[in-house]
Amino acid sequence: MDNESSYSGSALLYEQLARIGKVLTHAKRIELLDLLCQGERSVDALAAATAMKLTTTSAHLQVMRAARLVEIRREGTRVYYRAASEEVCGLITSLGDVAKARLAEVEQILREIDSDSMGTERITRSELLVRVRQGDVVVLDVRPSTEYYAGHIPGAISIPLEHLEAELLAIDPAAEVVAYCRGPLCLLAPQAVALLRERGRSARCLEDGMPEWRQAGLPVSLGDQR
Amino acid sequence: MDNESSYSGSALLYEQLARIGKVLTHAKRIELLDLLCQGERSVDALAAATAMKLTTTSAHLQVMRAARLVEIRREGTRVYYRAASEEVCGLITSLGDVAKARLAEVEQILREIDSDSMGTERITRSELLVRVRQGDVVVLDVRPSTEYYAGHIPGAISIPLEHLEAELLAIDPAAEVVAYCRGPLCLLAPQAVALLRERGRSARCLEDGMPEWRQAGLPVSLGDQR
DNA sequence: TGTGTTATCCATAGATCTATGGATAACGAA
DNA sequence: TTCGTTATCCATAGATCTATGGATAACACA
Repeated sequence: MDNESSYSGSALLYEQLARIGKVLTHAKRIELLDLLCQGERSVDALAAATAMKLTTTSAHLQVMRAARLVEIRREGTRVYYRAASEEVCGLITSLGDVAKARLAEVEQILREIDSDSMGTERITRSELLVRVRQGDVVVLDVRPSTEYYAGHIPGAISIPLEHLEAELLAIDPAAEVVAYCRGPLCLLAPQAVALLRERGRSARCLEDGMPEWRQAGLPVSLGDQR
Repeated sequence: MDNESSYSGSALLYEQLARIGKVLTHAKRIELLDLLCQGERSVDALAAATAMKLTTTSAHLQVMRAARLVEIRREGTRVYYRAASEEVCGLITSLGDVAKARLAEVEQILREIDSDSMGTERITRSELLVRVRQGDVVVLDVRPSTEYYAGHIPGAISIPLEHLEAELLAIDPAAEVVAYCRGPLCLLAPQAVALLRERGRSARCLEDGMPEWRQAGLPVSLGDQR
């Protein structure tokens, strides 16, 4: 059949791709990567965040490191892991895209929890930029504050979802709120929007989340500077 | 540690993503997917192209179908497989991007075979569009002809790499040749360019290949129509 | 109703992962 | 030096994949 053989040397190439694919075999590893796309974390913190034993977490991280998907930084007795590149986060995004397009179950799962914030479109990144310039929106980062510090949308305020109810008064009741979180598979922002609407606020989710914002080449603020 | 628990329901989500990841565990499966992103093929043809036994190939295809990454079309006693969506091809592309960014070995492998066509940048898709309008380039599809029929760049001529030497005279010696193939990991176009240059022709590769062209939303011609 | 094609189904030996407890290593602080 | 901390290393039982031969199913065509 035509020429397939001259494609030969590529067996090696596909082998390399598979090496990366093997990392994505395991739900917890994907979760770790997703988390690491939000900023660096210690092994300890990752274990807590994913509800795994320390040794197991460490083992998974070793695998990811061997495949060069993550890198580390040592600080005293601590080791901080981070995603090795933008492309890695892009890969997770792609994976999510396929899942959303192909697995009815995903749609289903997302819809179930997302139902309260449904009925309104998410706001696009470019529209948000315009609205921010006009100054008539409050941009709300509802991720854990460590993730906010590791990088957030310029001008956004940080109120982790769990504190949102208590700090509701800090948000101008007249302004529309645009909430964002980790990405299209993360439910923090939709939950925040649901809560806000219950309290009579006008609120919407941003399309996608922080990694996608970064990948779009838009500006990112660090630390507690707005 | 801050709020991680409210992220709960997502365990299910990551499970779904992992389901897709499991397909990418195996070099041959990635090769199959890559092939299917060029157009549909029968089990038989896929087995031949990837040098696997029919039963093994079929088994792999079942796995990919279960994960909804590929779909089938029956025709008599034949079954034709195809990629289930654009996103699937995008996922393979992402995987390649990560590999290129992170695995030195990949760079190495690519460089080894690519060396002859190095030293010249690849031409971008937008530049090619301009040049085609000007009419001073020959666009050359060097993939197997079945893949050309399944979709090619408008105006491109089809000369599978293996026939290139014999049909060299069919190409205007005055024009610059832009060759393309399956994508950045495919070596057909670089090899074609190397051959052309050896014969004193002016030739370059297109950036990426057919799937990326399609993903960029550019027009695609079918069958033998130019 | 036979026969040849093209695929899938099935069972299974072998090869590969995964989670985990316990030991070890590298530090920082007393 | 001696403890706590934070991680990695190691060995291993259990759980999961993978490749393949042989049987079976669905068709096309005499």
